[in-house]
Amino acid sequence: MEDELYRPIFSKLSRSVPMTAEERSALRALPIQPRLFPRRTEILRQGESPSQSCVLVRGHLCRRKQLPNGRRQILSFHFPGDIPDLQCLHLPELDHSLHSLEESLVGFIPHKSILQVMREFPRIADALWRQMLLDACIFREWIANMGGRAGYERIAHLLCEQTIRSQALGIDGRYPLFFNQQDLAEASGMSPVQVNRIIQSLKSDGLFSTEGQFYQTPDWNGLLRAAEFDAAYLNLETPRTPERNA
Amino acid sequence: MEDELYRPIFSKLSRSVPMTAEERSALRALPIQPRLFPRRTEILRQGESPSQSCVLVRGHLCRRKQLPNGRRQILSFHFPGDIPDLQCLHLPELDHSLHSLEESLVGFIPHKSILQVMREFPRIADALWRQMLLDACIFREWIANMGGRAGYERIAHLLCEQTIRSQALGIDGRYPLFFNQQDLAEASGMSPVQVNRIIQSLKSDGLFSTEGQFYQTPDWNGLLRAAEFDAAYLNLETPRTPERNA
DNA sequence: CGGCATGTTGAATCTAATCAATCCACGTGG
DNA sequence: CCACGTGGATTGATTAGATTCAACATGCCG
Repeated sequence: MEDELYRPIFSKLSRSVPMTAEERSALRALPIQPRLFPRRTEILRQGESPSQSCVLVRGHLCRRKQLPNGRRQILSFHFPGDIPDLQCLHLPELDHSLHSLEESLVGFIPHKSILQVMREFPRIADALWRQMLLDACIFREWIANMGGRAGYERIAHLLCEQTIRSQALGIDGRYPLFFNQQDLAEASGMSPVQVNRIIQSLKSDGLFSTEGQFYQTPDWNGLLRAAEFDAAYLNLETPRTPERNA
Repeated sequence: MEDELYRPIFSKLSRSVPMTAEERSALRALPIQPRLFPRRTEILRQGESPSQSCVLVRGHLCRRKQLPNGRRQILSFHFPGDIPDLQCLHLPELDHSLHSLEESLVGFIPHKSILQVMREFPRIADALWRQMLLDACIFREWIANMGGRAGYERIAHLLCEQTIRSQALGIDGRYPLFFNQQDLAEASGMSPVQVNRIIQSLKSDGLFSTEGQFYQTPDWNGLLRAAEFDAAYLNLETPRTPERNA
């Protein structure tokens, strides 16, 4: 129903700034045009100048950059409630593309409507600003991850991040395996072969396991330790209860 | 004199959004407290929660992250007019530190004043928002650079970026060598030894040369080619077009 | 059943990290 | 004026980690 369209963005925004009834209804008045994308589909193309922003309702997306040398780099993964292209609200053209990783439901909102709501409700503007900052925090952490950690730790770190972000959505124990090893390779800047070997080590070290379209973290604290993971950069004030565990 | 304090930020902001006289005087009314830092000094510490933002007036800065494994990662370089910690305006604590690379003059502005001006002058808010987005563009390009390019190209790319940003300030021909090889290593995620060898190759390939505290690019197009550099992500020349009225 | 996407493996190769010296330019103080 | 200290750049030798290529396995789905 229509509720499904607004719930993810509501809960994401109000996680950073509690909202009044008035603000909620202003958000709900935003015209959102839903569109369903099959898995592994291009949603926005590098170089485009969209006049709408989009919010992810269901599924998982990634942002990706195409390099002239033929390599592709994944810049971020996205979960329901994310607004991946707040990034281009004031920029002339998109410096990256947006793809679905699974079948995903995406809602489009005209820039004009967003700007209008921001003008009228400064707290909503603040909340959106804050979302952008959180995005940038993750970018910075990725830079540090790629520049400062060796393969094993780097992959572990990626897995920690995705796991925590799933947890923030209330998922626990079994997490959706929305990425494959090729994706991890493109996200970490390593070859698929190397990623495969690292994943195997992680599994045999008891830090990671898969089962169908889900993965688990049999030793969550061990994984955190291996990754040197400090969740502070995600700024999720919903601090996770550390051990759901088996 | 006071002019020096405001000129860099003026010219930076008005490069993205032309300003009315009223907006200019609103900016000039911002209380800026100047402070001079010697070279290689910590300006903001990772974990702090400053209540002021700062604008770089003269010199060069870098943002840096300290990893638990002891390595340090440089996240960005900064030029006069930059506002490095717009990033933390709405965030509880700083995820990185800020350092001077040379002797630098930095102006501090209370968050409160900035927020107030933004509320009162939406176009200034837009201009600041846009600065943040540009920052994020550079982060993304760095991720792609580190993940998708080998050493030689990666260093060439870093050099291209810094050169273009110097050019945007009107410098031409001889550029300030505000970074050393250790800095390039920390920025590129490589060892100082490797950076040294790459710099030597670049020099012997006629793409880069140094002379005292300056460097030159004897074959600028060659350097661009070696780096696969596409300046689009810096969004320098393109003024804004889109629909920002309502 | 066949086709396709994904994951797995081995071997050869190469890039970059590491360690440990050394060198050089420059500024300082005796 | 020279000795010295320092920060930065340079070098060679060795090793670890990652890439590449090519092949093969597996599971899913029409």
